[in-house]
Amino acid sequence: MAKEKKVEQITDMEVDFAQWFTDVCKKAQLIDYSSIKGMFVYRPYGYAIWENIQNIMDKEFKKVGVENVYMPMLIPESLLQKEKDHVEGFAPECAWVTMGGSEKLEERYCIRPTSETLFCEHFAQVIQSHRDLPMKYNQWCSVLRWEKTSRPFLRHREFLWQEGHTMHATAQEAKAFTEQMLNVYADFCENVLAMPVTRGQKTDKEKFNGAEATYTIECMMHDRKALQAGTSHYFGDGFAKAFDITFTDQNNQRVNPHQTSWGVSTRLIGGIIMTHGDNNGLVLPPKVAPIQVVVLPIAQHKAGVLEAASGLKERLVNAGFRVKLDDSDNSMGWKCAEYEMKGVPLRVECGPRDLENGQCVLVRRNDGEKTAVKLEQLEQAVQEQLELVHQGMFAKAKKNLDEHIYEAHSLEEAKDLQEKNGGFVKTMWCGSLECELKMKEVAGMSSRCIPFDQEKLDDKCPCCGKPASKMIYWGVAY
RNA sequence: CGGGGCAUGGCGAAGCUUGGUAUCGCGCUUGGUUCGGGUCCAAGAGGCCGGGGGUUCGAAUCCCCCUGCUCCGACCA
Repeated sequence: MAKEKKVEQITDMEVDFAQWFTDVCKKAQLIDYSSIKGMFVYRPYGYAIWENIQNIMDKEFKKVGVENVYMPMLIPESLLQKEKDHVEGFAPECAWVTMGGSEKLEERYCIRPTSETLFCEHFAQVIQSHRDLPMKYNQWCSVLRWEKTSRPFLRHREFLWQEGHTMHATAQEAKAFTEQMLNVYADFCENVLAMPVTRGQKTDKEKFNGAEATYTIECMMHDRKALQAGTSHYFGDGFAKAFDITFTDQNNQRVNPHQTSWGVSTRLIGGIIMTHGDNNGLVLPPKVAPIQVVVLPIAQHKAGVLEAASGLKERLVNAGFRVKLDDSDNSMGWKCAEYEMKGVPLRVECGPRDLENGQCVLVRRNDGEKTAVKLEQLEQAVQEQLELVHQGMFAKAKKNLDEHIYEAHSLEEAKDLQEKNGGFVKTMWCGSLECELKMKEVAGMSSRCIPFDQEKLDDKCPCCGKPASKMIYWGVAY
C-alpha cells in the first residue's frame, strides 16, 4: 500500500519541491491566501495543529516556572529606539501606525516585530529587589515584519509565535536558562513533532540583534535545506542598561539583571510538512495531529457496519484520542486518499468481513503498514500504533539528517559537496566574519550553527588556512 | 528590491496572436446507483474574465498603471 501516488493534484516533490509544499498547504486545507501579501488565513485544520503545539509546549513552559502575559501590539518609536543594535536590525521591516482615526499621531507606533522593548519597559517598572527574580514571562501572540518575499508557514509578514522573556539576577543563571529553553524546544521537536534537531550556537553574523549569544535548533528538510526551528538568546545586561532596569541585590547594591528571550513560531508547521510529508500529502506527528485516528466504515449500507464503526469511534474518543468517523457516501478509495492527503496518522478500517471476524484493520499513514486487531484490544492497539507512527517518522527524519552531514576540508570541497548533495557541510572555522562571507560567496551556504557536539576535523580554517578550533555547520537555509 | 512566469465560476485549465459578450474537466446541488483504494448515470445551479484607466461602434482578447501569486537572486531573529 501507499506505493503509488493517489492524489494527482499534488505535484511530486522530486519534480518541484516548492510547488509540492504549496500544494500540500492548500490541498490539505491548512492555509489560504488573503488579499494582503504575506498574510495568510489559517484554516481550521491548520490552526488546530498550532493549537496542539501551543497546548503541549505551554505545559512545558509552566514546568520551568514561566508565566503567560500579554503585551500591547504597538510600540512607540521612542521606545523601540532605546537599544541601538535592536532597532537597526528591525527598522527595515517595521510597519507603522501613524493615524488614530482621522488624527495624525504625535509619535508613530510600530506594530510589534518582537516585543523585547515592551517587556523591558515593563520589567523596569516591576523589578525592585533580587526577591523579584527570576521573572519568567511568555506571551503567545502574532508579530509583524514587512518581509519582501513570503511563503506559507515559512515566512509570513504576520505570524503566530510565542516569545519568552526572562530576567535573572546573575549572568550565570540567565545563560543556564537560555540553554534550558533551547533544550525544551529541542526535546519538543524530537519527542512531539518527531523532528530531529541539531543544537548549537549562532555566529555573531547570524545572531539576534542586541543579543550577546544566540542558540538555535536546526532541522533538515526533505530537500536537504536547513530550517531554523527555534532560537534562544542570552542578552547579558545590554537591554537592562538601555532600559534602566535595575534591582537591589543582597548587598544592597543597585545592579542590572541579566536577560533571555526565546521563541518558536508557526514555522514549526512548515517544518513538519517538509520533514515528514510525501507525495500523497501531509504526514502529521500523532501528538499534534488534529485528527489522530479516522474510522472508515466499509460498505456502510450493510446492516450493522455503521453502528459498529460508530461504536469504535465512541470507544476511542472515550480513551482520549482525537477521532473522526467518516460516514459520508464517498467511496472507500476517495476516503483513503483524502485522509492520507491530510496526514491523519492512523486509519481504522471496519467492514463486514472484519466484523464477522471480530476485528478491524489499523493502517499507518507514515509507512502504510496494516495490522488486524481484535475489537476488544482496540484502544491499546491504537495507542501502540500511534507510538510506532511517531517512532517511524522520527527514525526516517533522523536518517535523512544523519546521512546528509558532510565533512569538508577546503572551500572547494565544501562547494562541491553542497552542489552534489545539499544538506549540512561541516568544517572547522577560524571565527572570522570574512571567512563566513567567503563561504556564502563561493559555496552559497550560510553558517547554520556551531554545534554543541564538537568534533575536531582539522587544525585549520578551510577558508583562510589560519588555525581553527571550532567546528561549524554550513547549509542553504529557508 | 532586480529578473522570468502567471491571474478566466469553488479548483484546474482552453479562448487572447487574427477584438463581436465565455468553453471544458473536477467540485457543488437534487434523484438514483455504487461502496475492501479517488463508482456510474441523469437533471441543475454558479462567471460584471484580479483592480483602475485608455483605444474602439464593440475588449477576457490591444495599450498603460496598480495589486496579488509563483520561481530564481538579493534581503531577512
